[in-house]
Amino acid sequence: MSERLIQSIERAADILELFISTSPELSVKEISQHLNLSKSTVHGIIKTLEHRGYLQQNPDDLKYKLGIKLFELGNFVGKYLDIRGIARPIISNLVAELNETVHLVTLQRDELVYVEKVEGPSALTIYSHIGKRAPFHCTGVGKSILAYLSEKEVDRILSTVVLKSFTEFTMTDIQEIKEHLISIREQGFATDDEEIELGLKCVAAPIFNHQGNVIASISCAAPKMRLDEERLPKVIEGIKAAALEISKNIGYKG
Amino acid sequence: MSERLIQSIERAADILELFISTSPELSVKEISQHLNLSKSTVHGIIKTLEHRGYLQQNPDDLKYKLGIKLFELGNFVGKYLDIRGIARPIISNLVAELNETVHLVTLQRDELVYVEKVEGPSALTIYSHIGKRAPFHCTGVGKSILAYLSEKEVDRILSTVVLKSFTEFTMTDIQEIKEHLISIREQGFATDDEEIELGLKCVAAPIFNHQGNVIASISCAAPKMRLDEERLPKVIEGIKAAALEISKNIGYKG
DNA sequence: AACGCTATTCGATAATGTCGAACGACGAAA
DNA sequence: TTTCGTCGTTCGACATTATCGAATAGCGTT
Repeated sequence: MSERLIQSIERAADILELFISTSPELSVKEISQHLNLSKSTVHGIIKTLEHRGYLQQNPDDLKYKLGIKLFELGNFVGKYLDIRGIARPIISNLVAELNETVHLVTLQRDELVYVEKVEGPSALTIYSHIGKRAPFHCTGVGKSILAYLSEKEVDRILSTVVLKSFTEFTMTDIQEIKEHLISIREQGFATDDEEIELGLKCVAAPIFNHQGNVIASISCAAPKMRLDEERLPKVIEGIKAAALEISKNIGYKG
Repeated sequence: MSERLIQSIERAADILELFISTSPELSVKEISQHLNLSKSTVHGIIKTLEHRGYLQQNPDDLKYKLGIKLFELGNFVGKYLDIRGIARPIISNLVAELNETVHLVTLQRDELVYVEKVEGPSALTIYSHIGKRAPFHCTGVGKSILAYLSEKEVDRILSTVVLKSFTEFTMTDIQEIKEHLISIREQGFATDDEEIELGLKCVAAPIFNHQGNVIASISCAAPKMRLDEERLPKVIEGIKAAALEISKNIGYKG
């Protein structure tokens, strides 16, 4: 891999992403401290980004925040995330049928990205938002995708992330997770039973492209008590059927 | 105004924005031709952007497209567009009441940006999408905002844009537009009567912030025939009431 | 009025981005 | 198979230019 990367662009990217990882509003000083750059360097980069609409300055406290140009670019990307347009109506139908929130997550550059979320009528709000990354080891979507990757890919992904423990049910042992993936593959779906948040249960199924590779996953998330013996089979069937339908619409010959 | 802008960042921005203005997929050669830069220069910038997830390369034809990182940043910006969260439920109610599509547009750096769109049940799809820019002179949202800006600001904005003529009803004379703004201010709402597209009619009303400055506008868009003498007053009242409610929720003391 | 804080400007210097040319990979045409 | 042409990528030399530290300006508080 060549390494002829342009510093100032990387620094600009560092600054933009700093707003996501720290705070939506930052001062020049805060940025320069976080990135170990001089204030004047940061100032130059910031003014360039502001000039282009990637940042904007609050006239009151002189702090900066991400600009409207990023909103425009981001929505343009969302428009051309083809799987999204295909999946949306199918997901909407599923939400109407199950009365629970459904998420669509795609695998992009070894990361899981939420790209669609249709909320059910219940007031339960899950910690998720479009554009955010999801962990692999403690979500239904993550595990359902891992289950259909090659062992090499699973090893690569799991070795680069920290297997953070969210609840007492979170699996943090790579070997344990890998064994778990076998049963997921046999079932054709994955569950998350309070592994990322107490009281939250998810059912997820993988989505495949025309080459048969897993590229995404949808999941139904609900309070554990609502996914009981009676409703669970119905939810599993619904999620599996919807995932298959999306896969087929993308070109999967299953 | 200082002019100490960083070239490579501006070039990176040029490249990103080129995807919006030309095509969602571009090759190195196409980019270098559009921007009058050498292939190697473009290549260096592109590889840096790709490394950070702002671009991604299609392995088949080696062309590049905008990357998922922009999707993430854009959605983060959308989350903190506070007016959006406040307006959304009010707009949804209005759509349910009017059965027509409603747009929310904000004024950002002298540009009109669509930030929310709730479609009515009718199949009519209007040429608009979130993140896109709207013209000032031939839309209800544009004119309703201009009507509440100072004459200085109106002059500045109208002098920097081209008053493109979309239909035979488009106003392209600055003086005519400025006189028209007076009556809009008297009425408290603006209409667009086939000024941007034949058969399309809009009713729009301005939204004010806590300082009483106009910052946004909502509009109801429908086929002209559906906004007849009978329904028009109802739509006008609905739009005006919703705009006022949003303004008050933002902090406007009207 | 003086202080502390931060954003902003400025000038010198060294770092680094840019260009043209060459290479390599691929597909089409002969 | 060979040849040609195209395009993405790499490389080295040079001059542009981004960077830093110091100085300035602007603001609010003591």
